[in-house]
Amino acid sequence: MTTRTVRVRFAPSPTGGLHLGGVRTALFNYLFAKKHKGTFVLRIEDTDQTRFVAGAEQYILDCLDWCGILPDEGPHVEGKFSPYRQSERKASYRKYANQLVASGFAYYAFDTPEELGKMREAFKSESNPSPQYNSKVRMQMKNSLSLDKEIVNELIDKNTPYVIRIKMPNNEEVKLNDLIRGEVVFNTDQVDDKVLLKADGMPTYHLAVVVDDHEMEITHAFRGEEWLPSSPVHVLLWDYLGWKDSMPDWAHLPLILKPDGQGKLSKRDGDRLGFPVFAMDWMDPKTGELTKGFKEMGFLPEAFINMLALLGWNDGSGEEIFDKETLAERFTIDRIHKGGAKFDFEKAKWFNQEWIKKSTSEKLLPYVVHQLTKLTIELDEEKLLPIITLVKDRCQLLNDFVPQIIYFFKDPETIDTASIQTKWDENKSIFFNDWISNLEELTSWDAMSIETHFKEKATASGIKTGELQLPFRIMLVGAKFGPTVFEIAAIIGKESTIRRINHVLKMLQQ
RNA sequence: GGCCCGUUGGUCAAUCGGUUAAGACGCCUCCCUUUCACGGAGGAAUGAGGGGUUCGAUUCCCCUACGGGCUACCA
Repeated sequence: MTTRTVRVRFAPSPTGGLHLGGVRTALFNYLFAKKHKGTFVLRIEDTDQTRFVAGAEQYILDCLDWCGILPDEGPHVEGKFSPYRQSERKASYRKYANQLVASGFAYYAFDTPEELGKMREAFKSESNPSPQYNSKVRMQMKNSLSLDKEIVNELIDKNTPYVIRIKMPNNEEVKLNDLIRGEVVFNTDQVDDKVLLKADGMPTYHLAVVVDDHEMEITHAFRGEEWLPSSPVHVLLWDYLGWKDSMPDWAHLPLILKPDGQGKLSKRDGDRLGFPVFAMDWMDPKTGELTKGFKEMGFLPEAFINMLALLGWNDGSGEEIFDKETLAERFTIDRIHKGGAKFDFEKAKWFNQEWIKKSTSEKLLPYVVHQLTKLTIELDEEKLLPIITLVKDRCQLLNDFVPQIIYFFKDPETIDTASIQTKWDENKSIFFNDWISNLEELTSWDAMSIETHFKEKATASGIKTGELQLPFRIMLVGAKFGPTVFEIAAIIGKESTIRRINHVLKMLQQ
């Protein structure tokens, strides 16, 4: 089985924003495929017509594209295994569902939702709060196992809605060799007769995942741990359909948990704690509600996938900053954790900061320009490159570039005079007035010359240069942050420097 | 309730029977810098509990506790 060419799939449901856990699943698929020179497939699991959301499929593609992990096959690249949307593969599922009925592994069930509800009510007890449709009750329900053949035929002839359910065997052990967890054993009595084909003719996940993984020749199936309890159904189906020998190896990924409390991370947690959960901004077409994404929050895609890869996996080296290629080289399933990991937004930001520091200013330029275009300022892109070099160590998110850069192009709007006022005196006022009126002495306007000149004058005036640098910074930047003042002065130019000094000098006189 | 999975500092985590139990994030102290960062040097902080197995258990087994997942004609 493992000698087959690796084919993996990411199979999201197009129902809304792409959750970080989904991206991680996609990423692990991608890395595994790259490592083994295999194929990464995107399959759209849109079998629930009631949950269809317009634009969600394109959005998923956009997210994967942004992350740089676009699949080799999928609805965006038609190929040998087209179509890749389950809604377009309907015929196939019905065929296999019928085959299962014919071979006695599945049956028709005519119970209405109301009847199902009644059954659950009737069998509900303290010791069994959620009764299942299983071997214990199925003979009391309306299905092709409990009903006479003629009645079944009659019901079908009269177009009575029905579903097809798998007939779970009695008291059998189903073993699954999970690549992450090892052997997991289930007793078939514990799992119910899952619906395989719904009344609307669409398959449920259980049937679709098996049929498609088979037809698309998937060799390794990654999915979240929440699927583990239903995996015996899938294993049985692979067997019943006669495909047992080509069943993919399963790998159930640990969940990504809330930072506080417990449970898996949800969109609500992000809203509540102020961080994104989706890869990119998601606008719900029905409600118009916008949910923030990592991209728009100022993350570099490299940092985002780097962070995700290290959530539940590590290569044991202690290194943490990896590019996509290195990740693909080092990725192995046996180093994926079993336990869930709580998401830590602080650490996520740290990854982004590392990637910003690591990136060249040229690479950062388009991102920064994008941030800056949100502002209405005159941009001189030529000037931008050296500025980025100067400030990038101070940015954790791409959005941080805005406050770090804006004062290079625009006089500060607010001046933090409070932090210099207490130590301000007439001598300092005189110094700055003298200094700006003597600036023509400066033949070249560069950081070094400005600094030298500034310090000479300071020494001459008898004031420690250190005591003058903070006021100078406040004058140019408006607050206590940013690179060396002299670099700032050099870039904004002599005129702006003088104008900003005069402006603050006036404020201080009042 | 039942079934399944899991459990090393606040968080991510290394260790694959013998270590002073790595490293990272965050936090704290100091240095650099009279800004903010970056960088550097330190610090506090961890094996859920109980039984075994073993000369020796964080590591292997069992029980308990705790956490999570599933228990839909949703995925």
